[in-house]
Amino acid sequence: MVARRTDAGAVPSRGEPRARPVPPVAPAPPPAPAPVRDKGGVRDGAPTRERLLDAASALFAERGYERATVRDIAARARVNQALLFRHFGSKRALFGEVVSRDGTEQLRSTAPERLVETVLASMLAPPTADGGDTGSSRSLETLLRSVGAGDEVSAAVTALGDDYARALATLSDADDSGLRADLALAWLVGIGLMRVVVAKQPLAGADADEVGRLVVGALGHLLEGMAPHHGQGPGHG
Amino acid sequence: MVARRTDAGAVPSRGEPRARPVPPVAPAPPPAPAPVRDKGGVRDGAPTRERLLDAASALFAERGYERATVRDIAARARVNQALLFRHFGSKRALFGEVVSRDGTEQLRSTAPERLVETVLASMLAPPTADGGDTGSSRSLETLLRSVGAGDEVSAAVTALGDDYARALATLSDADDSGLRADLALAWLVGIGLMRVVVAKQPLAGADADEVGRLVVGALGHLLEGMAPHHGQGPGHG
DNA sequence: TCCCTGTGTAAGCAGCTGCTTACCAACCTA
DNA sequence: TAGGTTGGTAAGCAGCTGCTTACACAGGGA
Repeated sequence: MVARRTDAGAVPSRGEPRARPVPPVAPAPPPAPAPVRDKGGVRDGAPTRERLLDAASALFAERGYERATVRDIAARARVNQALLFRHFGSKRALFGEVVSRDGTEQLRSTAPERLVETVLASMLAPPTADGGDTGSSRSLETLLRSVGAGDEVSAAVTALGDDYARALATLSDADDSGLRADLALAWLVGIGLMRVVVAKQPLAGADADEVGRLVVGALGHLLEGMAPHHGQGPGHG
Repeated sequence: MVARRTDAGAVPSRGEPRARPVPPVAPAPPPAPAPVRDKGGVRDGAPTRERLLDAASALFAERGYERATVRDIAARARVNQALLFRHFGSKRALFGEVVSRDGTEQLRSTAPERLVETVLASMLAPPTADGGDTGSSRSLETLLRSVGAGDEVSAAVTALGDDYARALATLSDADDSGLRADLALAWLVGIGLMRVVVAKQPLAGADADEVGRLVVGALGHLLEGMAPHHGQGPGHG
């Protein structure tokens, strides 16, 4: 913990750039810190990088981009925060890697005609209370909590949204299938927002199956290629 | 070599303030403090309070709660920032007053059966490029950009959402009319988010009438009491 | 004249933010 | 043994944040 501005007696003036004291020599007492990493393991930074990605994924989903600080991410990963910048360069770059890693996972593993109910199910699922997380289901939550965080973040949101909308657009033969897909995606995003972020009742406490039935039913007229709702049971082969 | 951030770009900015804030007004008031209060009028702090509310309303809508700083709000109102705290106590209290002031205006002036298309129309309307704004459509934008800003802000979002959902719930006789209203509201919010905040294409550039037709058509199965879409023309009696 | 009250102002506090720097320790090769 | 590369660490820096404080000034009543 740093304790700067303790009581040095010299109060820096507000509008003037500080003269940058720059200590001539750094004593640097070697306290011999205990290396907490794997004993006997080979030298490898990959696990550290992986843990940073996992911690960032969880924290971005929980708090959004701005409220997830690099200090908290590093602490969650049990990694020195300077390593975060060595591995990823900046917080924004880390965010980009997280989004591109988790974001397309759900998309790649789900057929378009089941995308709506799959996304709904993962968003409506209980948040698993523990730190343990599925990872893929939280990509949308990450984006939800990060809206309005800045242009660069909005770009990542837009990119992922484009991927989802493209998949949904294949479900309609209409001339304006792109717009219809955007509207379907907007509904998913709105439901996630009201449920996860705002926790609006009765939506937040509603049964996931019932929500899925209502949404898929109403969307059936927008995206005629969508499969009917199947609840939690296995799909037909 | 790991990404060591050796790029000698012209961006020495530390921290991550904003994407180039660009002070909206004069960064340093000239030696002429210019007492802007009423010339010849009696001593009164009400106009100052009013200007603070207006500036806060505009900035909260443009940037959301967290990115709208008290310094920027005070500067926009051409008021010393200490007066902001004298009048409202805290930034959060100011946010609450702004939301309650122009939050329910649209709700009170619209019949429930036309609420969906009215909200859609105001959200899909061109943002008027200038600083000038209609006010009613701004409250939703404020809330959209402020999601994930904190529990206190979420409470304000929830309160306003409850009002809208209650109005929408009167449109259905179903047993789960509350849930159906929440889903309809979620769609409106999602569309606003994708259009105003994310600017997702083709939704952001779509014709308001076409969007209204698609949404009202699909929602007709959720809220059977909703009036059919009428475009920009006047409603039936 | 004096005090009291209320408006407006400049300066600053304490704490946070993303990011950098200087160093140490472990491994690999020569 | 010497040198280089790389993973890991502590201690900052500069700038921002919401908010506070001390003070100047203008009225109104006594």
